[in-house]
Formats: sequence, C-alpha cells, structure tokens
Amino acid sequence: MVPEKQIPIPTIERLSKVYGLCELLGGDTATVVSSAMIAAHLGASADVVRRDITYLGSDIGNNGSGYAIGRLRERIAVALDLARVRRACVVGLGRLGSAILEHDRFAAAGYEVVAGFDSSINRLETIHTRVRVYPAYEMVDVIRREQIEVALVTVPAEAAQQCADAAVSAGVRCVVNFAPVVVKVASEAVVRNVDIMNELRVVTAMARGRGSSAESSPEQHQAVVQLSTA
Amino acid sequence: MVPEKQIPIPTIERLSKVYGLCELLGGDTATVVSSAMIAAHLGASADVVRRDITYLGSDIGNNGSGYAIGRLRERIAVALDLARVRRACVVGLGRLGSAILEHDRFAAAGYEVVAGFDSSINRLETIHTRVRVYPAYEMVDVIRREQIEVALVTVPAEAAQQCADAAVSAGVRCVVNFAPVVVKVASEAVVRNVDIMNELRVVTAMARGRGSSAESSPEQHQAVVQLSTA
DNA sequence: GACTGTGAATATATTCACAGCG
DNA sequence: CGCTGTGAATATATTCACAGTC
Repeated sequence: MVPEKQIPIPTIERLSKVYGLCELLGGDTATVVSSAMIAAHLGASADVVRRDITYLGSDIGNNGSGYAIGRLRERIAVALDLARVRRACVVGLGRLGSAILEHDRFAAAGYEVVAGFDSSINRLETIHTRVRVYPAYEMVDVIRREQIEVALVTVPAEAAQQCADAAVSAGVRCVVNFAPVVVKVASEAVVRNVDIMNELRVVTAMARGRGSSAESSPEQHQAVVQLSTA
Repeated sequence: MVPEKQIPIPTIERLSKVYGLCELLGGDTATVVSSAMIAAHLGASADVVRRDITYLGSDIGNNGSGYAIGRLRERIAVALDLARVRRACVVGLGRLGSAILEHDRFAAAGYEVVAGFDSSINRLETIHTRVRVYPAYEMVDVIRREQIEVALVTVPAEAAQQCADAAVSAGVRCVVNFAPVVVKVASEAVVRNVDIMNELRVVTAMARGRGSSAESSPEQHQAVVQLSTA
C-alpha cells in the first residue's frame, strides 16, 4: 500500500485554489508569496497553507522569504496532475449549461471545452456558441472519438445519474455534476457534486445561530495583506 | 457560551440536502425513510445520517421503522431556519447571473428572487426576465427597501468583494459568491464561495492517484436502495 | 527579522458496535 | 427482525509552538 502519498481532499481543494491564485498573479518570474499572503487570499490560516505545501515535496519554499510563484505553481501542477490540457464537454445545454459552455476562463485553466450535448434538437439549433454541439444520442461516440476526459453535467435531476454513467462508460474520468442530486460514478472515475440551491440553504442555515462568518476564517474580514490583481 | 447547540458545518450541509430530498419526495403523509435510504441518496453512511439527525432534537425517528418524511422535513426547517421565505437578489447579470436569475427552483426552495443588478445599462435593457432588474448604483437602496436578505454574487473576480460588502452593508446576511476569489464578509453575515473552475481542478486532481471515487462513499456506485423520483 | 517546515497537542468528524424499542 | 440513538474508539484535520535557515 501507500503508492504515493495520498493528499487529503481539503488540501487538494486549497492547493487547487492556490494554483488558480498563482495563475492570477502570473509572475513566472521570481516574485514570491508568503504563506500568510496565500492564506489571506484563501480564507485559511498560514499554518494550514504551509502544511498543504509540504504535500508537494521539498525544496519549494525559500527560507526567510516565501515561495517563488513560478515554482509553486509548477509543483502544484505536478502533484495535482494539472499540467496537461484536458478536453471537456458540457452535457445539457439549458441556461446553466449554455452559460458554462460560453464561459471563457476554461482555456486559461487548462481545459478545452470541445463539445456540448442536449436532447432537444430545437435547442441545438437555436444555440449560439463557438463550441460544437451534438444531439444527446451521439454523446458516447463523440466523447470516445474526441478523447474527452471531463464532463460537466447540467441536465435536470432525473437525467443526471444516467448522463454521468454514459459519459464515464465512454471514457470520461472526471464529472462535475450541477444537478440537485448526488451522482455516483464507477470507481474508475471521480465526481464532484455542486448543488447551487443547496449552497443557498447552507448559507442560510449558517447565518442562523452565528454572528460571525464561518468560511472566512481567523482574521475576520480585514483587507487582504498584499497583492491586488490590478 | 453555548447559546443553543451549534451544528457542525458538514452536518448542516448534509441536513440541508436531506431537506431538499424530503421536498423532492413530497410525501407530507406518513411515508417513511430509513437512515440507510437517506444515506444512499446523499452519498454518506447511515451512521452519519443518524448522528446528524440527533442535532434536530428528539422524538424524530420511529424506532423499528424509519423517519416520517413530513416530520423530518419540518424539524430540519426549524433547526436550520429554513421555514421562512427569504427574499434574494442576483448581483451581476452575465451569463451565469442571468441563468441563475431565470432559474425556476428558487420558489420551491423558499427563496423569492426579487431583484437583479448590473452595472451595464445595455445589459439591463437587453435582458429578458420576469424579475425586476436595476442598475448597480441602486443596489444598496433596493436591497434595503425590498428587505433582501440573500445575495447571489456573479460579478467578475475584481468586483466580487466590493459587491458583497455593499450588499451586506445594505442588510444582506447571506452571500453566495460565484466569482473565483474567496470573498469575506463582515461578521453579521455569512458567505459561501462556489468556484466552478476550481471544482473542475479539484475533480481532476482527485482522479489522479485514486482509482475509486471519493465523494461517493461506502457502497461504490450501486443502484440506490429505494425511492426513485419518477 | 521574516520566513519555512514540522513534531506534538488539540479539535473535529466519522465509524464502530451495541443497547433498546416497536 | 429492522431500525434508531448514542457512548466509545478511531480517523482526520487544524492549530500551536518552535527549531532551523537565509
């Protein structure tokens, strides 16, 4: 056992955000960030950021100063396997699906959206997008042919499980499901369920007893340490 | 200290899903569900479901048989403060914002979307929706006047923090932020950051070492125990 | 002096396992 | 039985605190 090192999911979630942050900061050059700065942007503690970074291996941080952005980003890319560009598709082209299909930031993040699917021919005809769209029954073929690895599922709840299954059977290994059901996938793939309506309820429930925000951690809403995008 | 009982966040997240499930199943009547059935729908263990339910108080479950759906839903509504209808708004009417604005399931979930805001007059004029839309500079006034408690923020990253702050200052207590930055809010409010692009990266990273899906728990992808919507 | 990296301590969340009930 | 409810055991994640380095 213990093939590699197995990174805990909370750590993956944060490192993945750090990765996005690195891209945002762009500086391939020797610009450095400290764990405290990163923490401020993440809403986490500097401790946890440093601990997370240890999962990336050694010789990352310059002692005394912080982490070189370029190196950090690169190391995360390797550890989380984000270095390679992946082909993705959107299954279900309703309002949310079309919005995602048209979303521009995919390319920058290393995803290439190469197909959209919907069961309504009508919708396929009226839709206005640069991405090529196909009728639902061609999904398995297209995914296979186009070597698509990632599926964003934005179909109604009733269809979500079935769509995910079909996509995975065709070779997809990563599913992000936006339908308000918890989708499960065969063990060769991984799924993440994003339920917007549920987020609404959660935030409402969190507002209940608490006076203080929970997701925003230690230092409660104070101006971020350094670094502003513009 | 210890004013009430303080429900842990993972529990809130799950109970909130259970609430959604109860609504889906509709059965006000004496229909019952077991912790195992709920667990199957949630991708969690029956243990954790039962433990979660203990946070709702006592006399919920019928021993021997399961939980009466009606009672369960009601109890969750009370504990999570979901009983009351809340007024919500969408800040930023780009593709995602408009998609959310038009989304129909809010009403059923107890939210009334009464306003949309955008800084582009052009966009406000071309948009086609039943919800009333306003220019950005009216946001604070409208939120105050309309007693809006919830804001869904779908503006670009640069503007998200500022929008959230403005909304909170006008009386909003719950913010769901979809911009790819971690937004923080003053302590009288609560925020939930939903970063779609990050979810993509996370699912990709999770697919890395693992052969098995992580979010889908114990029983890996087998047909759900009972209950199918249709 | 300003940082990282990490053991040890702590807090938090999940699972086990079983008593108790209809 | 089949199922809930819950102490006790365990696993997981965060924080503390500090030695070590440029």
